[in-house]
Amino acid sequence: MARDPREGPGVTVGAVSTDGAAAPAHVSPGGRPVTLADVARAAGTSASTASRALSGRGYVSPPVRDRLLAAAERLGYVPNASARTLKQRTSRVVGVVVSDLGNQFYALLASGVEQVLRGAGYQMLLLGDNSESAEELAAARTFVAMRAPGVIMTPVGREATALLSRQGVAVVEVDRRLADVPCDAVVTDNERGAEEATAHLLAEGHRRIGLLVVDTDWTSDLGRLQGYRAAHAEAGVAVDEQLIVRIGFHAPDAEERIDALLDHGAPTALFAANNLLAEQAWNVLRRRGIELPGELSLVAFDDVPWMAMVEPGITVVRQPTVEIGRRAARLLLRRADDPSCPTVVDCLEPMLIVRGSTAPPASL
Amino acid sequence: MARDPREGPGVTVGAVSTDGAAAPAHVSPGGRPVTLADVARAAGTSASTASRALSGRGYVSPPVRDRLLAAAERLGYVPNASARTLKQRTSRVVGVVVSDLGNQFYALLASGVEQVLRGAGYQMLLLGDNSESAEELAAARTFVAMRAPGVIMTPVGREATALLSRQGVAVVEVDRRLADVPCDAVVTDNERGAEEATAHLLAEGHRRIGLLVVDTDWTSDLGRLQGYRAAHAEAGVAVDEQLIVRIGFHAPDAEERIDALLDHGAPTALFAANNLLAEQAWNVLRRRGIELPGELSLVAFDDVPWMAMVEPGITVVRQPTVEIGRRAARLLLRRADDPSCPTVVDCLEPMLIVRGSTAPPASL
DNA sequence: GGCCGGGATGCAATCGTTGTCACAGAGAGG
DNA sequence: CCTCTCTGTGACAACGATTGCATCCCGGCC
Repeated sequence: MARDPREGPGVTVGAVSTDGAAAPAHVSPGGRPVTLADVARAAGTSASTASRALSGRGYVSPPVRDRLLAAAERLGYVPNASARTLKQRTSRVVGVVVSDLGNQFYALLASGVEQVLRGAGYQMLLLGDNSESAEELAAARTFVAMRAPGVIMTPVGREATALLSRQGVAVVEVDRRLADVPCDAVVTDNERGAEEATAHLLAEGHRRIGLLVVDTDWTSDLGRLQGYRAAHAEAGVAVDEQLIVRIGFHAPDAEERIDALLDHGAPTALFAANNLLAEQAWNVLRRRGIELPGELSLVAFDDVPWMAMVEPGITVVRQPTVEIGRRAARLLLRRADDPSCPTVVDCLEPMLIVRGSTAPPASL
Repeated sequence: MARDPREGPGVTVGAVSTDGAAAPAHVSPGGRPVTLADVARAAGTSASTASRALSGRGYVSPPVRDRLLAAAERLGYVPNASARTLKQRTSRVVGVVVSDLGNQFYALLASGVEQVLRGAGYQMLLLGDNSESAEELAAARTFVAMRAPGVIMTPVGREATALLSRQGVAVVEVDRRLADVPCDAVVTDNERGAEEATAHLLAEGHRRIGLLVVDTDWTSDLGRLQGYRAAHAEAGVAVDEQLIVRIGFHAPDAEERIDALLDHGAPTALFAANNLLAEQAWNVLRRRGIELPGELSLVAFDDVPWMAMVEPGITVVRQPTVEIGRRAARLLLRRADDPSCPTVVDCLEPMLIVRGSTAPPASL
């Protein structure tokens, strides 16, 4: 019934590609791409005039301009971006670095960025580091090499931002802040979101709330941890440090750690500080046959579609993910326009969405 | 309890960015980025020699090379990609165009592509069209402008591929084939996958299977439709054309159409031809309180995480999504290496994964 | 009629890197 | 001792678009 797709080499249909005899107009006779000079020649002008006509700056008389536009169209002229970037010393390609393309949070972030950039006539060059600062640094180097006007990133290490700033590339950090140098940022009010989520559980009567959080020095997770503590303090409940589980990125033992928490921590609720940890926690709970919310409550940070689809739905702190991306792009454009404008940290408010995964603890 | 994140303008923390007094070594005195000439000067050689030393081709004596490498390192030299691309007439940036970044299928595809490209020293420039051929065409133009060695795309229209081929940019189509011109492609065996899924339902005893499919001329959906028909033919079951629902991309009435099918088509099972349609179908079923698989069976094409998480899990035809991306990248690299190599269409086998959403029809 | 002003265009330099070519020196062989 | 190689290096010309500056032409005005 099921075949493993990795085994077969795939059916391969070979067919020799043939070069059509009819030479397309879009490549000059020699097979060389059409250049501005070709267009100028076709219209009987100089390259300078052609440049002015096509870029729209400087004087060109209407008849000549029309001739040039027509020629460009007819020849299928596409300006060489490298030549332009080289001359102008800056490109229209903004870099974006995210931790993991497969994670919907980052994908949505990127799509928000792209929306705004596209509208402003910029392109987005998207690179993924795997939460590895070496790869992040490589990405940064690429952007410097391309003379990107700016880079938007979910920072992993401090070096990349430092490198970019040194080279005069504007940086906007999103989701978390890490840079030593002053730089624009767009983040969620993590502390407040986590505080609300935790307060919600406390209000339900939970006193032993397990916290699953990423083991980093990122402001995102630190903020969520702080919110967790703040809510406890507010409610006058002491935090049992044993309930706080720090889990590395690609930690292969993530589920074991969660198991251990359930075995030895006696939590009546779990707060997963991001969508990945929530997924892992959810899997563990299902595997163990633990019923939500009867036996245990679960709250997550960062809403993704499956949380509303499973039964019961997962109570979650939603971030305005796409909007974060949009704002980051706007901030970047602003700085590209005026490099000396004041640094801005834009902090968006999250929203607690109560679904069915939370209820008073079973013991009550 | 819940605040709308769209309302608040966000907390804004202003701080004037200051230029540090200590000039970093990575920018030459004038604030200009470090060029090859700067490195050469620092090492007391000519630019040509510096180029040879850093790029590794051509004669350079070991001592001189070491001096140059050290100087480059010390100055924080980053080669100007535009200048290099201009001179070499080709870049190391491969274009990728997908329909929708927010759809995990495309995100995974992209991550597969990136894996391979990164390994080969290429970058990926990811652009999204919104299944709009105008945006796709704009993306293609961008890639031509950047002198990309190739482009990998999930095609929407025929013009983009045509433009790229004319301009001598290699194209690999993924997920579906559309081009008039010969071009490499990596696709799933849609017909076989759909046939298996449909056969599974028929074997369970279903005779009225609703098909939800995208309303396009894409080979992906046409293949799935064909597989659906083939399975029926094989089983000697006539297809009621009323059971086939063609739904446009961003069709706002998708759920209504599904409702209509349920109201008037009397299906005992549903086959959703992609993950998005599956999600919509699933939502409709939940809204109507229809129990899976008791009252109705559901099969999907293209496995995504939520399908394994909901209860019951969704029976699905899984595509090797990441592998499709990887192969597409390899095909592209192969062609970049040898533009005249034979055109290849790589067809990967999908895999039917039976979960709990399928059972014999209630009437049996 | 000569001069002036400004509209419209072309010339040439430039961006930073690569690669071709010529050339300088050193060692070897006649 | 003088060529003849061969190694290693530098000068220079591209790549294609942009842009400051010079130029040219025309009408109008004194």
